[in-house]
Amino acid sequence: MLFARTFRAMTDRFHERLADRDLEPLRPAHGYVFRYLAAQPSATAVDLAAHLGVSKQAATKTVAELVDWGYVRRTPHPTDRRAQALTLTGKGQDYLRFADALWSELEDEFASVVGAERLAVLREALQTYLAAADAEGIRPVW
Amino acid sequence: MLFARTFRAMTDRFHERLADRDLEPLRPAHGYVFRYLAAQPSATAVDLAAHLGVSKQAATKTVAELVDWGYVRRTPHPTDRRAQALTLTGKGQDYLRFADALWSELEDEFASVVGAERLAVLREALQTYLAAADAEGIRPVW
DNA sequence: CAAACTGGTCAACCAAGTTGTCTAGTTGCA
DNA sequence: TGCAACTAGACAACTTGGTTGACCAGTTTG
Repeated sequence: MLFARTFRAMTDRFHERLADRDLEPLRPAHGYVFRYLAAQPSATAVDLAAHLGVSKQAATKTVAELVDWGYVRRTPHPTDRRAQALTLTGKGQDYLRFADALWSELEDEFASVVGAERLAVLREALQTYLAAADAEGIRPVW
Repeated sequence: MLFARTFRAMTDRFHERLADRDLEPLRPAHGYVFRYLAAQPSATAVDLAAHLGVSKQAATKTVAELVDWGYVRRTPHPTDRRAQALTLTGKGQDYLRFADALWSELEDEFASVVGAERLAVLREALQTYLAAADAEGIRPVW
């Protein structure tokens, strides 16, 4: 399985470099949380759970961790007094920017090994496949 | 992350189709066990653990499951009386053949969506990248 | 305005891994 | 050749990242 090995090789490198620079033990799954919270203002723990495809309890646990580490802040929800709106702190936003930079670094390295044209073909092929797969009603990823 | 999503989409489909036909709850990790045992006659649990990159206890546990389900057989090791040689039963071999057929089915579908030429380029690009990554001493996958 | 529903928390549990300890068999070397 | 060091595998206790179930307080709806 070439995809598996490539994916694995890239994420391994990503976390390797992350570990060089970073402090808290951020795990792969956290990336999706960050991205979601950045995109969805005043998201709740339940929203996040639905997005990640896990139980609300699991999502809450992850959020608690990120709050402890200072990446996420809980604020009163604007319209629902039961709920808490989750937002990234400055530290959280910094991390996200850093992660994005790291990914594009890895992508550049990929391009320099296989060539920019091949990368373009590859990107297009994967997008085509995913579009087709989604259209067939295969469940979405994350 | 296109790789991640593609990888996920394909393995999801794989296990979906597997579930249609299959009986025991074979999980993704089991595939690697089967392939290794088929390739390495009289492998031991410790060998398997090293191959998978997990502790020997974890490997032993997985093997016990596969033995219970009738995919793997434990026989006395030819040269070491402490050890047990692990081999696939007929059922195990059947499963491996079936899984291979399923993968090439998925690959054919991939090719029919993105085109055979693009698939060829893609395959080559990934292999190039992985070769480069390995050469740099990044740890091997599984 | 009461019934049904929903966000969040607490608690018990589970699956898949970990480390540590032990026994029995194997190997290397003085 | 015999003993010390090593190793395959079993057993047990623990960790991690998830699960389901019960519950309370606040929200929505007929």
